[in-house]
Amino acid sequence: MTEITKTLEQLPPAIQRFVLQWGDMGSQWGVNRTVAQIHALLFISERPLNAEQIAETLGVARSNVSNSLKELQTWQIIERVPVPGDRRDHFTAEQDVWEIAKRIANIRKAREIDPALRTLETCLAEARRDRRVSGSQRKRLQDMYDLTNSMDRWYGQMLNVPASTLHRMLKMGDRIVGMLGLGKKSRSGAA
Amino acid sequence: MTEITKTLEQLPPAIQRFVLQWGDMGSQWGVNRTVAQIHALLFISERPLNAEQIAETLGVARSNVSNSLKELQTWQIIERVPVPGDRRDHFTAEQDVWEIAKRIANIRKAREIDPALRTLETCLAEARRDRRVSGSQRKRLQDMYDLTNSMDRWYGQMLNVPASTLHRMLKMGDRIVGMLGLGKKSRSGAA
DNA sequence: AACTAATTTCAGTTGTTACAGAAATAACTA
DNA sequence: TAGTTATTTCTGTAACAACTGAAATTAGTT
Repeated sequence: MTEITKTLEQLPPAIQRFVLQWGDMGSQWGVNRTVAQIHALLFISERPLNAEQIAETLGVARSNVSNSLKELQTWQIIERVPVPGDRRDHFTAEQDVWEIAKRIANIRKAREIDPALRTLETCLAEARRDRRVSGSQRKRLQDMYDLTNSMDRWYGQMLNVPASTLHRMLKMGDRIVGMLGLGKKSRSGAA
Repeated sequence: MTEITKTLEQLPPAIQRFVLQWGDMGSQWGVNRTVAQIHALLFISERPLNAEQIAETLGVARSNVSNSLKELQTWQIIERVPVPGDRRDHFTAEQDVWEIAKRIANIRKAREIDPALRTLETCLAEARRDRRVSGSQRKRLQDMYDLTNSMDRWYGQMLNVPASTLHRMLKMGDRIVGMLGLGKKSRSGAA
């Protein structure tokens, strides 16, 4: 079996740039750079890749790839696929970008928003029992809770919508805010 | 002048918890913990605080507070306010949570989404000129670009809507997706 | 069962970011 | 102006996360 393992520099510049920049993007977003790069590589790759190919292409340690793949699998945006006549695990990335976005958003909701909500609920409950907390402070806690709650529900809605609907919604883009804004007051340029 | 500087433990538990957890939240979100804590403290505080009060309350170094305040100011979610008869700088946080969310979202858009868009544009342009990039790869790059672009525009819309409208939109919460989903196909439980 | 290939776990290293404390600067007062 | 207080900048340290290479484990083959 002839291993045609490419190093990153041998790939077309467009692909190279995509992989590298995606990694950078990720790290700005709080996602580990290697993890993001591997995801980009699998996303753009024509065929499933095995761990060693990934390691060589990106120039990182095998073990690093192993851990990163595990993380990507928990996010459910990559998948193990069997390649006939090859014992090694091969991986592909989800190809539907709307699905990818949903899955990532799902995780962020669970990890960031939901716990914040629980905490704010606790704060509010404590605040109600505590005379030292002023009315205006309670109001501010409540406001913060309401905002977080709205976002949480909104997120949740998005995530359980089928990809086709989400797709359509995003395509509407600009018009969405207009549609919603017109209802009551505010003549502020929602034309 | 009697400095009534409280340490964090002396504050009501609800406030304590809020400040601490907000810091934690922030750090999960990619925001420096101290920065987030200071913001929470100023947000919930009844009156403007000066740097030293903040440092003592949170138990961090004066210099750390100085830098964090500077960062919060660039985000435009805190403000210097003069306190009559006191030379020291005092600070207050924006009280409108919708404003806070908008400003933060604005920054994230500028820092994370916009550059990604530029990069994807470059990738696409390069890909078109390069025969080694297959049709399906071009499509995937295009899909990713479209998604990012939609999000960018959507974000942009939100950010330039007045707080009152945003408030109303968020309050609609659940119904939003329903409104938009009904249009064409998909009978999937959008009841 | 013994051997080989693939993958995962682990321990130590490197690099990065947050931070404290000191030194420097700026703003005010007498 | 000198003296005082507030603030910022700078430098070294500590904490943390990412990463590598080696060792251990698991799966597959003969």
